Amino acid sequence: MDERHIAEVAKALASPVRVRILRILEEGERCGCELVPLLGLDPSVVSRHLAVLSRAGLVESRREGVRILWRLSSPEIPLLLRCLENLACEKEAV
Amino acid sequence: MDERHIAEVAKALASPVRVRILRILEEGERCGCELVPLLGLDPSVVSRHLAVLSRAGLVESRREGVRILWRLSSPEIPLLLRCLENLACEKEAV
DNA sequence: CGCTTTATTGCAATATTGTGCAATAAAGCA
DNA sequence: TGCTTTATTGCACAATATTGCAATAAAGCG
Repeated sequence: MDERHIAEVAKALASPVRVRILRILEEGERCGCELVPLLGLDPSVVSRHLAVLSRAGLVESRREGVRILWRLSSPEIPLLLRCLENLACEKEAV
Repeated sequence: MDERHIAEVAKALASPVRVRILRILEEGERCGCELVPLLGLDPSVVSRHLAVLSRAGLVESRREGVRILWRLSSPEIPLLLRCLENLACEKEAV
């Protein structure tokens, strides 16, 4: 498997904002307009972060009226987050 | 746990070169001068990538004479790589 | 010491990323 | 249709990352 594809996925996780988004979506579907106040960022910025996550295949969306609801695209994503958290923890411990 | 720390670790994985390095180190300890021809990059570049991985807590080193041997710093790292590979795969499949 | 090998750092050029404002689009409702 | 809400895109600016060359450092050997 190509390292570039793997790095693509990792790159999507390489931003505190996007990690935060994934963690919020672990709790369930959210629309962009709910994320905006939680993240304290301009709607355009949130939209772009979601686009990055979507291009990496980590989130999916569906429209509901004027809103677009976002969700994790795979049950493996929480696993990946736990993995990263563990390693970040080990590092902290040092 | 702070999203910044998690993103730090992910950022270290967000480069094809560094993913490649981790995969090579999965097979066992290697010194920088072994990695250079495998990666086809300038020694200075390899050194900097190793420094990034080290700062993220993903690799550790020990000196042996004039060489510095690098190894994965945790058995969880292969797990993390498999996780990322799976997600990269799922995305490819789409 | 001088020489070789390996690794790191200073520097500059280039590329990529993150951000916010403004403009635009897409859906629903009166 | 016009208005509101939500989302996206164009643009510019600032910050970061990646790379390679050159210089320097660190270790061992004759």
